[in-house]
This record gives sequence, C-alpha cells and structure tokens, in this order.
Amino acid sequence: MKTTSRKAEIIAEASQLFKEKGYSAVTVRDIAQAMGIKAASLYNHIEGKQEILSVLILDLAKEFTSGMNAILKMNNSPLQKIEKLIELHIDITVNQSEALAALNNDWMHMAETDVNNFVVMRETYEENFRTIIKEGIAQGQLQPRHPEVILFSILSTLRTLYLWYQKRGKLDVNLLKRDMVAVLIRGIV
Amino acid sequence: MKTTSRKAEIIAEASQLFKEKGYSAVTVRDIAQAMGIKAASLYNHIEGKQEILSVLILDLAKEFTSGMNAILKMNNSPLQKIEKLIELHIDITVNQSEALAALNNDWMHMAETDVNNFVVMRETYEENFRTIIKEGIAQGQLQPRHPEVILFSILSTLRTLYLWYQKRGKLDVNLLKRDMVAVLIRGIV
DNA sequence: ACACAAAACTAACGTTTGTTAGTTTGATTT
DNA sequence: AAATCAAACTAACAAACGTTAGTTTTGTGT
Repeated sequence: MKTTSRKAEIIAEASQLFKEKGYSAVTVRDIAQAMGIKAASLYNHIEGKQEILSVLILDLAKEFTSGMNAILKMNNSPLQKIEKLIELHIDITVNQSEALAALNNDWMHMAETDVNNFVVMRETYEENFRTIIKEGIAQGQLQPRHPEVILFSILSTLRTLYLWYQKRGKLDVNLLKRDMVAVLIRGIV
Repeated sequence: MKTTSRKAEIIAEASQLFKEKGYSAVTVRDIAQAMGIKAASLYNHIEGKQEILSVLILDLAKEFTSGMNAILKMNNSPLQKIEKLIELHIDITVNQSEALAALNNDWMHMAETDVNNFVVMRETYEENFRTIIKEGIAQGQLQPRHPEVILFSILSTLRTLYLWYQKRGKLDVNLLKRDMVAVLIRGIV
C-alpha cells in the first residue's frame, strides 16, 4: 500500500526537524539523513528547501481559512462561534503540530510572494475573529474588555498549544476541548 | 556620558535581529552591519555568536526566577500571587521584548551547558506556578479545571505577549495589566 | 528479457558561514 | 613626545551551506 508520495514523506520528515530546531537551523543534509538518503536525492522530489516550508505553511493556513469561513456561515451566537474556533484550533493542533510550529515561527523565511500571501491570510483570519468578539461585546454576551486583549489572549493560547499538547501524555481531546473552552471563556475563578 | 559598554550595545542590536529572523538566520555579518562595523571587529568584544544568545536568554531567565521567588515570599492568596505573576510578565515584556523572543524560540541553540541550566530554571518556574494554581483550586479560590490547562493558557498568553505588544501602538501598561488580569482570571463572559 | 520511469547515487560547484591572525587608527595618559 | 589601550581594520581560513549535473540502481509493467 503506497498511499503517501515520496514528496509528502519528505515534507513530513522535514516538519519534525523544523519543529525541533527551526527552519534555518535545519540543513537539507539533516532532512536527507532523516530520510535515510543523500541530500542530492531530495531534489528528485522537491524544488528546493524553501518549497518544503511553503507547502507546510500555506496548506495549513488554507485549512484555518476554510475552517473560519465554515464557522462564519453558521448562524450561531458570537460566543458559540468562539467555541467553534477553539475547537478548530485544537483539532488542527492534534494532527498538524509540526506544521503549526513552522507557521508560527518560520513564515518569514518563505519566498517573498508566499510571505505576502500568508500575511494577508493571517490578517484576514484575525480580522474575522476580532469582528466576532466585537459582536459579542455589542450584544452584551461578552465582557466589555479591550477586544484586542481578548483576541490576543485566546489566539496566543491556541497558537502555542502545539508546544504543550503531547508532552503531557496526550490527554483526551474531548477533555481538552471542554476544559480549554471553559478556561478561555469563563476564566478560572 | 558612556553608560553602556560596547558589548552591551552589540547584544542589544543583535537581539533585535534575532527577534525578526531568529538566531540561526542572523549572521555575525548582519550584526556587524547593524553596528556599522566589520564582522571581525565584533570579536574584540564578544567570545562568539553563541555568547550573545546565552547572555540574552540566561539574564532574562534569572529575572523571571527572582521575580517568582519574590512573589513566593509574599503571604498573599494564590489568586493574588497569580495577579502578581501576570504583572511580572507584562513588566518584563514592556522593556525586554527582544530578549523574550530569543528565550522563547532560540534557547535550544545555546551551548549544551547553558541549555541544561535554562531548562532547569524553566521547569522550576513552571513547577512553582503550577503549585500556586493547585493551592488556589484546593482552597476553592479557583475553578476545579485541569491545573495544566490553566497553567498553559495563562503562560502561553504571557509568553507571546512580546509579539503583540508594541504593534498595537503601545497601549498604556496599566490599562494592559488591568484588562489582561481580568481576561485571564475572570474570563470574557 | 526488455524498456521505462522513479529514485537513489557520486562528485562537485560557488557562496556563505563563524572565526582567527595580524595590523592600523585615534584618543587618553604619562 | 612617548606610551598605552580600546576598537576598528584587512585578509584569510576551513567548514558547512543549498544546489546542479551526470550516472547508476531499483522496481514495474509488457
């Protein structure tokens, strides 16, 4: 059964190394060694080191974008939308944690065009999130805090979840979702 | 008035570059250019590229450690201690944001001994924080959520604050503290 | 058995990397 | 005026970098 292409295997292997040391500190020889082949052999499958990074990041960014769009279409309350967004991030984290590391830390090392596309996608995503929060405040469903503080505190928690999930012995995803929603939305007191 | 040594100037300049591109992507020639001198001239002041990183990270780690120790000595309630910790992070972020980027993202690129010291300091810090949270739960002051989820959601927000503070036009520190404490502790609903 | 394509290989390339060695500059002290 | 010293310089190094070119191996369908 050959379900994964060689290119996909390379990208998967590279993403783990990128997560550990960052894109710039990983050499193509490192990636090749992890694959059990020589560095030059990689170029039968990829165009270059940067392509790996771009595939990793842009594919994931698209996943966030389409997840956001799906949530925007639902006619739920702002608070319910935020809950859905938290669950979206957790789902992506659970099976894409390596790509998340690259997206968070190494996006600026993509080719210029890709960086520009990425930044637009990211700003759009944040703007959509911000709008949901503002609606929640306007409707009296959320506390009247500075929307930027709310956006940031939720988003930074979710964005770095990949660092922390998995080192704590894989706690159950549904338990994680429940407690995370509770903590982020209802606080800890 | 010569209040800052040349070495300190180099470290300050380097930390800005590290924040933008990460340690590995910054060359000593980049740092030299930012200083307006040649790369070789740096070595009159520093032992090597790694030394810059270690000074940045370990000095900051010590600051967190002594801040934590001061808070542990106070006889406040767990909740009050957490508020103090949030303020500690905000204070450090406001005037050390470049070093924070290195501490978060590039600690693994220090020399092995320094990495080991750092990891111990970090684990100790987290363990102290976790203990405070557990006490808060035990005393009924905090909601009975998974302590790890609480610890993580607070800490990850505070740790990445440096990314976000300053691009939003330097909102007032006291306002930031107040809203951040409110959001992290009392939630958003 | 043969042809073909996928995927590995060896060898090398031009650059860039961090760093060292030895020298010159410019200001301050004696 | 001579000596001192911090801090810059030029020149070069060996090693590591991403990548290319050309060749050989391996597996698959005919």
